[in-house]
Amino acid sequence: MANKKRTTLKDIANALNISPAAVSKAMHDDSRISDKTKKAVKRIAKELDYQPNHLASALRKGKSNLVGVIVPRTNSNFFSSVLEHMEAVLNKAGYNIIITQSNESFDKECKNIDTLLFTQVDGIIASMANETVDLSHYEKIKSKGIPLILFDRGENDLNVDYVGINDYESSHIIVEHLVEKGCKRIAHIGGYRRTRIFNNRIKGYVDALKKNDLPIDDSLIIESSLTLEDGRREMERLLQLENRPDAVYVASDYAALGALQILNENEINVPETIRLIGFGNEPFTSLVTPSISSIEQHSKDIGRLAAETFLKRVNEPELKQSLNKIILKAELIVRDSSK
Amino acid sequence: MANKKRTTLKDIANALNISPAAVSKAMHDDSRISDKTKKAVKRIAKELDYQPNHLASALRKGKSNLVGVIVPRTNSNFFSSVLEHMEAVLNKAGYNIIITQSNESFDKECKNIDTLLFTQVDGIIASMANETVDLSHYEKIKSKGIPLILFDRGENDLNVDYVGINDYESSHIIVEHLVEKGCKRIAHIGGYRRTRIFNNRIKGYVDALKKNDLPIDDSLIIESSLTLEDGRREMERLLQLENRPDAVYVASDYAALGALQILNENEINVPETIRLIGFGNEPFTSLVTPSISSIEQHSKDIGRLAAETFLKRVNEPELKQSLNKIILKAELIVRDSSK
DNA sequence: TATATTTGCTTAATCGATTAAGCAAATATA
DNA sequence: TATATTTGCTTAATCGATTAAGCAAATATA
Repeated sequence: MANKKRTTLKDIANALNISPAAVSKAMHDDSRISDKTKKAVKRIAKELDYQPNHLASALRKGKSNLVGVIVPRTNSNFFSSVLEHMEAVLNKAGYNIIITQSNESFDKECKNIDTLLFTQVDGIIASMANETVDLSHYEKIKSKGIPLILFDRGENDLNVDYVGINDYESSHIIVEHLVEKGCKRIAHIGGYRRTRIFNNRIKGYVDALKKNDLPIDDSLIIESSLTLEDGRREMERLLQLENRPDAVYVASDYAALGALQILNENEINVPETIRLIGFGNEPFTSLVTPSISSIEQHSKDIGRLAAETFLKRVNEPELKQSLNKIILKAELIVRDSSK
Repeated sequence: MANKKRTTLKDIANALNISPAAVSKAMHDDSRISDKTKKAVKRIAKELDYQPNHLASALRKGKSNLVGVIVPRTNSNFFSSVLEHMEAVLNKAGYNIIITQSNESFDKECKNIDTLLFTQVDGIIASMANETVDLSHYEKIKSKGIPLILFDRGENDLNVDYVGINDYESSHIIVEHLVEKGCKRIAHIGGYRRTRIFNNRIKGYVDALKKNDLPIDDSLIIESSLTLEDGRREMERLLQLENRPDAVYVASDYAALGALQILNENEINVPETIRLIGFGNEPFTSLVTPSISSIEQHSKDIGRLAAETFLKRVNEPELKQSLNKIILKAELIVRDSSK
């Protein structure tokens, strides 16, 4: 039933009475092999359904042509889209990707890195888990001399390549938009400051308020894990304030959705009474009622650029020193929740 | 800067003045190696930060301990959850998974299979793309003697292991529920019949109508790709009928959401005027207004069972003949859209 | 005490593909 | 015609880890 025996270079060599070395060269169109032999080799290869043993060639060449990717989760549209475009670029360059999920867990992220190193990947492209603070496992990648590219959630103290959007500026865009609509008390349900991108969003929010001569009210600045549940809980807290906000900027669409549910359940008019803005431009933001304004993170570009940065690193190892940081401009998609 | 040279068994052997073979055995706790040597080897291994070269051992053992997984997309909650639980089971058994996306494209699916075979995976677990009709690329996997397990979207003519829910029965559950609520004209926005699961849903729908003495009206049975856009377009078509349906059963949550948008835009009361039921229990079904009733597909169990089926295949090759088909009972989650 | 068994290693081959080095025949150049 | 170069291969080593076969020393058994 099963065609147990796989065809090897040797089988082709035997069929043609030449050496395996000649077959290998013929398959790679070496100039020192005659056209006649090349044709014969390729014909027999097809006949015997030859498929090169990737393990053997990777072992010999010291290069697996595999790139490991670590994402917190695959089920967000952002990461899924990043992966899709990253893969397209890498496939074209002859690389395949191994996708792993950390599920936002630090332990899982460490295990994923071990797995990828064990699989002899040629590089790792990663976005960090929420939990991650200690970076020694990333140092390990660096110390092995394997290219490491971070995207979206990337701690820059590591001094490695990074691709992401400008979080600080995004907050400015959001605050400016809300101020324009007449908002005076803008709350921020953000992530934890220990994660750089969330810290940047908080700093951007604070600075933008100052720039617009609005007071900073600590009771309006909240740190959380930004799940849907967090959004619900923190929105409820905000509604219990004596002096309610007239706008809420939430640093994740999932949490923004939770906030919206609470606002709807309490029959508070959005955007008339409280305006709401999310972050990430997940598809559902345009599907709920009212639709949620959100920041588009240009996942396509991030995926493409991260892949291209990796390719640059492997193809031009001499530029190993200079750090390559690509910061994209984010875009606010205005929908009903802030109109 | 970069620690270029990796530690090999030979390095450890040289450090201890023993043979690499002894080192290999010591690392695997071979009973013929003394405890003293084992301890020494492990100490030096840690000291030199030894990491086994997976390519070399895989080549020698003829086993990569990698499992390839093909999913149509990762950004649906169903597939993401299947992957998570599949990975957990396989990791525990010493396997790592390589996730690839077909993006619902037949060409991409073929390429993914080539990639996975090229990477010398020990098995492939796949869910088919919508476009897939020709199955010769799957035959190729079988002919190589590599275990193939299909889940959710799996064509059974291939005679391989399969894990999925009972689609035929799901339609019965939905129709019974709607009939109970007093519906008499139930429309079905389904997938294409060429895909077995969608064909089964259509057959189940038709048979359930018959069972409840309801007439079969061809204008109420629609085939589509089941995207959100398809849902919008087909719902609009249904509204233009002289004799409108009083319920719509949509074979995907995304299309169901599109249908709901059209119903909301036309200010048609859901569930009072038209009841709506989706399929897949995506998180957003509980988030929209009104929340959408849907079928839970038990993604956790599907992921776990697919992984366990693979493990059975590699561990007990003698049962290669008998086909293992696991069909889970689906569950209807009733929400506002059909109450 | 003489033989059998066990222990603890070593030697050498292997998994396939690749590549540096080299060699004979064919062709080009002086 | 004699030498230099090119063409088209072969030979042998290599990438690391693993394993069958084997051997000497240590231990057990008769």
